[in-house]
Amino acid sequence: MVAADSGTAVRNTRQRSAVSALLGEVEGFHSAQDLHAMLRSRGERVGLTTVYRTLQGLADAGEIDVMRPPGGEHLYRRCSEGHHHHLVCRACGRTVEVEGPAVESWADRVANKHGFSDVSHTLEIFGTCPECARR
Amino acid sequence: MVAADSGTAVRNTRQRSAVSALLGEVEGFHSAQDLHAMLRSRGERVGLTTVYRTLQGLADAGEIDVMRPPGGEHLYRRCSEGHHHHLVCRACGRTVEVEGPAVESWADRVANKHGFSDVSHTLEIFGTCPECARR
DNA sequence: GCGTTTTTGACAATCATTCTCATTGTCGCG
DNA sequence: CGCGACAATGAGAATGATTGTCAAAAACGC
Repeated sequence: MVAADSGTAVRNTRQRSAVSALLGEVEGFHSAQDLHAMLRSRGERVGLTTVYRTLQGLADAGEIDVMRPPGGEHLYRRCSEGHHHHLVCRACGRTVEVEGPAVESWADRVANKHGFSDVSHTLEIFGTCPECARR
Repeated sequence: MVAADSGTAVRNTRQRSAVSALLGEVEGFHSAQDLHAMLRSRGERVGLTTVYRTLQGLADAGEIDVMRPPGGEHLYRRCSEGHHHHLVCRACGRTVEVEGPAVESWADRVANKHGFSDVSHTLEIFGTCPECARR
């Protein structure tokens, strides 16, 4: 687990490229099954298992973001350069991206104060959007 | 959903009391199955289904916190008066509770700016604790 | 007490994710 | 250029937490 990946050669395969490319084209978050369906509908022949594995690998490598909404499915998205969070409507699912530089540094500061290294964090804000609140 | 619960009488049962009492005694987060096992080992006769239902009800009522770690199991804890977040070690799972008043107000402010109401949020910080980093 | 209504709980069902393992595709090296 | 080692693939089974089902039991109002 902590082993420095000396010989861990990551091979370049058609499937891996397909997943990676797809993530580069789509907007927002999508579930693994979602992405798998998209690949199939565009003619790519990729197994669901492989999609899961590839996404896991990309997530471990820090190349994509993972969000775990209460709904149950994990959602993946290409990691944008700017780290930001989400404001999600509880009723309609509408998502607004928000940034909080202060939060970033606060999280790092707190983690370091406790001696933690290699820090990351997840932050989701839930609420009812204006449209849904009106009803 | 908005219906005034005119006749919705919540009944007081042995099982509900048991779960509630247990949550009042234990420290930290525990999974539903965990809590169920504790109840059984102390002689309480409660079904797993009922534990799940009760926890859901308590969570809906805002009386307990729910955390969804990457591991998969939902963890429940009696809601403390002060809202705070968690710093979790990726390797050993050690958890440190942290507070961030600034984050709370920032989240509310951002949500309100977008017209969202009834706001809540979740924030988890992940990292490697000093012990695990040493190895 | 009595009837009504909620609650319970054993078990089946669901469903995303992970595991298994034989097969296939890559890539380094001679 | 061809070989061999070994990672990667993928179909299906397995896992495992959570939710649904529904008949029987328990609570509560009167």
